Amino acid sequence: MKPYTHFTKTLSFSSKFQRSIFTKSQNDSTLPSDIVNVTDEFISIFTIRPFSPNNPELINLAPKLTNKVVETVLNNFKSWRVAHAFFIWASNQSGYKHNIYTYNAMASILSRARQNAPLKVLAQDVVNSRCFMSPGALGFLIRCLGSLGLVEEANMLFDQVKMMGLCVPNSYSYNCLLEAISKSGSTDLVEMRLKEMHDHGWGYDKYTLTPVLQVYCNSGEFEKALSTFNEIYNQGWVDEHVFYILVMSFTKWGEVEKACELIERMEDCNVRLNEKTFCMLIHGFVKESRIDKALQLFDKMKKSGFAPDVSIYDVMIGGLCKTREREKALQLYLEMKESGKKPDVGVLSKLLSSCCDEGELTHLLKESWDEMDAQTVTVLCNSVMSVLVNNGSVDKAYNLLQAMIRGETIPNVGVEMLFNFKGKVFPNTSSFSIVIDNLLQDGKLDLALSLFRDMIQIGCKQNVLLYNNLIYSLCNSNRLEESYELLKEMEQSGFEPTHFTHNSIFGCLCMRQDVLGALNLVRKMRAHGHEPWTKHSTLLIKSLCKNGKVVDACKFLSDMVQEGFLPDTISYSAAMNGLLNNQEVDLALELFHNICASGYCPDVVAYNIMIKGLCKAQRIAESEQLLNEMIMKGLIPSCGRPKAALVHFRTMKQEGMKPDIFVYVALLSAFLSDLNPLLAFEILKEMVDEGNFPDPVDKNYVVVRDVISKLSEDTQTALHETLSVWIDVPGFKKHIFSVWIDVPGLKKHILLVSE
DNA sequence: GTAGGGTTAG
Repeated sequence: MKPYTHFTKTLSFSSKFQRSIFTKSQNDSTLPSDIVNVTDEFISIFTIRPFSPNNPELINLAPKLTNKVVETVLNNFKSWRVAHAFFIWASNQSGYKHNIYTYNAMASILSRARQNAPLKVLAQDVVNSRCFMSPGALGFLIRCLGSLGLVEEANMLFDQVKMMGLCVPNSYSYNCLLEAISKSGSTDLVEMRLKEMHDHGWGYDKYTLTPVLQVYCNSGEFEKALSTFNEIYNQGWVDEHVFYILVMSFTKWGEVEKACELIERMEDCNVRLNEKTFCMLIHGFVKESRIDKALQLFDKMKKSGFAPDVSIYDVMIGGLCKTREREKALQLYLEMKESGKKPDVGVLSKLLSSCCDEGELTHLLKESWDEMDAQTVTVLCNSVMSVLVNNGSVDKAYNLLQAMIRGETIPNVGVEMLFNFKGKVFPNTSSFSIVIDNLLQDGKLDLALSLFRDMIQIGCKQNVLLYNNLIYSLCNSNRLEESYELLKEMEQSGFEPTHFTHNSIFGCLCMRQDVLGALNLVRKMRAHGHEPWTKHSTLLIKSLCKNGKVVDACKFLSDMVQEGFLPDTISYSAAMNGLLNNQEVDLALELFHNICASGYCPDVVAYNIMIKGLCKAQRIAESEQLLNEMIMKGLIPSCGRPKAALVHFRTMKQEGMKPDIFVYVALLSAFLSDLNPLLAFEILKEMVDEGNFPDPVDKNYVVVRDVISKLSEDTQTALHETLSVWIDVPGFKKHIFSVWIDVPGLKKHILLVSE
């Protein structure tokens, strides 16, 4: 293949695309010897520095410039800068004019070097110099532009050369253009060019429809993507790349089932999955917690002759550790080692973090002890501390950290071998975070604070999260002054407080009913663009009202409006309720009407509050009027219809949404008070199965705990044990609850165990 | 890596 003709050859697209435009020309052994001499001289002059246009040798050589010489010389430079300098120099020589092959040679070099600016200029030069080109050469240049994302330039070039009669684009040129546009995600433009192509009488082929599929996938136009795929499929044009595009999109959209169906279809038409597709799918499935599917694919991948690399092992092992399938994770770990792949620190720390006991920890550490550097040991120490902390041994983790700080050995942790490592193991920020965060959760605030001070001592970098967590805990302990000090220190150290930092303090001020302090902070928050959380404002209003300070509560609400933070219906409801409880019925009504006039739509709860208050004040007529108003507005008296809620809940899950703990707890309590323990149990089981369980500090924890004990006492859910399912709920440390349930056809026994 | 707030019995 001659270097100056290879552009006209039809290039194959898709996976071969990168290779084909970036492949360097063949060597010049096929060129006549005089040309070889000239090119060699140019190359040596331009690579010898400093380059000077006045170089007499160069001036002598200039008349020998031809397009063939320039193209060959360009493809022999190692640096795009030198190539560009030569290209520009050549452009300025009298008697010489670039042709499309020299332009394209330069374009290819610039595109490979990702040099957008000079490539843009080059594309414009091609047009300005009225350079003729074949449809293939146009396609080549378009693809260079497309690979740098210069879609607008590609479109402009295409139209200009067509209009000026420099080229009559054919279907290949159109395919190149479609490929370039598809990267931008502009479906409109793709559809427009497709129509244009059709109007010119050009037919479609695989390389036309592949970018069309790509653009629909990129822009999430599911239906259109599918119909394009079907067209490709029906024409028998499906290849690995087409499947790759669609499978990747399904995976990205979380449609793992559809991706699986597609794989089966793919196998039916004898198209193999390529390595890239395998890797991507495995990542996608693990991300969606579909370890079963990921494992299947992993096996298939190996059977297809692809050797998984460390990153695939890493993601598989990580996924298995997450779903607590330690046996399988360890199996893969061994397989990995046997196949000669060295488990890296990522794999090791995932395995370590999922260890259940310290014996296992030590075993794993011993196995992988050789050739570890200091940083690796620190990361592993951190994993060990995570295990200790998750097992409830914060004290041991604390001791380990202290030993790291002092460079000592501590025999009682069971991981003393860590300290037989070549000397000191330095703790990093994450070492401190693991221990400090857990001390805070355990209420050991002062110990956490002293560790935080140690961090400064040994010069370990602090971070926003640590500051936030400490400030949050101080605020929760009503240690407001210290939290202000920490905030000051945080700002002085160059850390920008987040809305969480400010809201922690705002919460504390609200808890203290410090209205002035709260308003002052709100002003500061406004300057930072931080929104105060309504739960705090509402709490303040409630407590003020409870103490008879209804006027202050209303003043606070209007001050918040002044500061630009409009309270929501919930805060207003709290205030109305407070006014009513303090016999300020008229003020409550006034507030109610005011907020309606300001465009708020009071909800059922707000109406309930007012209706109840008016009834209590013997103002029955007004109360009935409000009730009618409420029904007129279509508001149904309250959300005791858990079965209707369950329908929404099911839809929600089908749509792929993950209900959070509040939704579960709402359903649980509703079914229980609706005397439907069977459904309550079903929801409980689902909740636990999905790893959703409230933290002991969460107020939902108490609700769930009560639900469980009620279920265990209920006669409908009495003991009929045929099948035992053990669910170990993390955080369920101090209580033992047993639940037995007899669901027709599904007999289960759940035992929530303590540690 | 931070929403979860307001009513309702006795």
